[in-house]
Amino acid sequence: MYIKIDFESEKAIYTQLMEQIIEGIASGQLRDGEPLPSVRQMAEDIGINLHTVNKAYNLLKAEGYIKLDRRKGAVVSLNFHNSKDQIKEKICNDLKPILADAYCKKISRDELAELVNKIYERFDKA
Amino acid sequence: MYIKIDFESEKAIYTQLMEQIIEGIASGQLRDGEPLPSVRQMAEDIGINLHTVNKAYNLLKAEGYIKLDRRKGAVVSLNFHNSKDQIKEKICNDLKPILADAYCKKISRDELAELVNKIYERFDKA
Amino acid sequence: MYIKIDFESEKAIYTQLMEQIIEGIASGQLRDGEPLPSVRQMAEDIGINLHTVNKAYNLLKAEGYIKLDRRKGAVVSLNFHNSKDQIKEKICNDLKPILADAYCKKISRDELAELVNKIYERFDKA
Amino acid sequence: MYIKIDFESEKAIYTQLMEQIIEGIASGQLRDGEPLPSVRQMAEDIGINLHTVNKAYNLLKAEGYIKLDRRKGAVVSLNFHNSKDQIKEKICNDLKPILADAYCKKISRDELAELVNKIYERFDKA
DNA sequence: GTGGTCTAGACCACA
DNA sequence: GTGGTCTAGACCACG
Repeated sequence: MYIKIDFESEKAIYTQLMEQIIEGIASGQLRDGEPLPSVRQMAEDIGINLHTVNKAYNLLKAEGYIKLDRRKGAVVSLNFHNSKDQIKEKICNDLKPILADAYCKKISRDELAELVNKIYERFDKA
Repeated sequence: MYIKIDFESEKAIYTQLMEQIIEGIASGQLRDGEPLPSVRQMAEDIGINLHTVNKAYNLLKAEGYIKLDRRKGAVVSLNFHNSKDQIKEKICNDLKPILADAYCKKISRDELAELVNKIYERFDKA
Repeated sequence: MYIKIDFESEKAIYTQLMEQIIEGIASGQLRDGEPLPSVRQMAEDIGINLHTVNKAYNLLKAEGYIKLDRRKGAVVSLNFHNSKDQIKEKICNDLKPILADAYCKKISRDELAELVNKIYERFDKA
Repeated sequence: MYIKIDFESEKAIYTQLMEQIIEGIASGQLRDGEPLPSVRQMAEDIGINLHTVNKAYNLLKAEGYIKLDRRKGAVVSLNFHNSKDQIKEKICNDLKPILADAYCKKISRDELAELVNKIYERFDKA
């Protein structure tokens, strides 16, 4: 899968990397059990520092997205620790500021639902 | 309106402040034309430095949420600069990583819609 | 002549007032020898503080635009102190940052000349 | 490129810094893609506080003159957000008070055009 | 009183 | 090393 880092973004590179891997999983480009490039390989591919890739991988592991194996490297392995309610609460908190912004800018509930659906569809198709 | 800063949060204080003011506007607690506390007052109220409040206010101004009147200090004043399409695109980008995360964690489209609606309802009520 | 203050402007109110009076003179709405409203009257008319009008009038006097007379109040009275070269140098310095900005933003020399002429025409007509 | 701050000037230091960087770009001393000194370096070079440099850099970024690359620091990168008409309108507004002043001081249209051309020529040569 | 500017020094996240 | 954040305290311009 292609990773594309925006070096001018406000977002930290390791965050961008994490998000793109998660999106890769959501969209079916990366499947459970599938190996990720080694830290070294990934760093070289996208032209960033080893440490940065390492940090992203470790955080993904902590969140339950991947396993890190000394021999096999990083492997997608979905294994989340939290209850559905905890997950929902986190999502709610993440969503709130974005929706407040959208609401102030007169994005209607329907327009928003459309945006959400558009994104979700891309994931579902896979 | 009450502002509550979480000093343990990852989020920068000025970001939390901005988000809460935006949520205050969305939820109708702050109305267009209503004055905000002065930077000094707000800083004292929530126990942070006035420069931090200043940064939040200036960013809110740049985004079109408030204006800084020479005589009256900060006043809520909604005046956004971007087209609806630009706004939607930004929201989409903000939403994507959160939805990807939700999708991986098996939050169904309906569950998500419910969360979104719950948040929007709180705004609409006001 | 009408004075219109923008209270949200970056520019200080007294500066706006000065500039509009100067523009009024340039455009012929205010002629040499013509009286200006009293400090009190002007302040009331445009809804600002006495001190602010006072500051503008005093600066206009210092620059040679008006005379202040205890009995007759403020009167337009053009009487500049500097040599043409000094004046030109000042204009040059004021112009430089604006033109640098324009140049970077790909405003051609012709486009710029057009803007300058458009402004000057309004003055000349009077 | 050399930066020269006038500590006696009315103009804020960060404004002077911004203007000189913009003039540097206009005059070809700074080219698109070229790196700027780090905030600390620049601050040290010109003997001011790094926060002041920071403010200038952030404003330049907001105006589309530079970008702040996570890896390389500040880099000249011209990318303006406004339409040509918006740009022209802003220039017009900036120009108006200066031209009014010039007109009152009997600077003819030709003399003014000469001044403008002199400045523009310096940019064009580069 | 207000916000704006500048300085100083500290700590952190990132790469 | 970089920029980002936060705090602190000072002074100024404005109204």
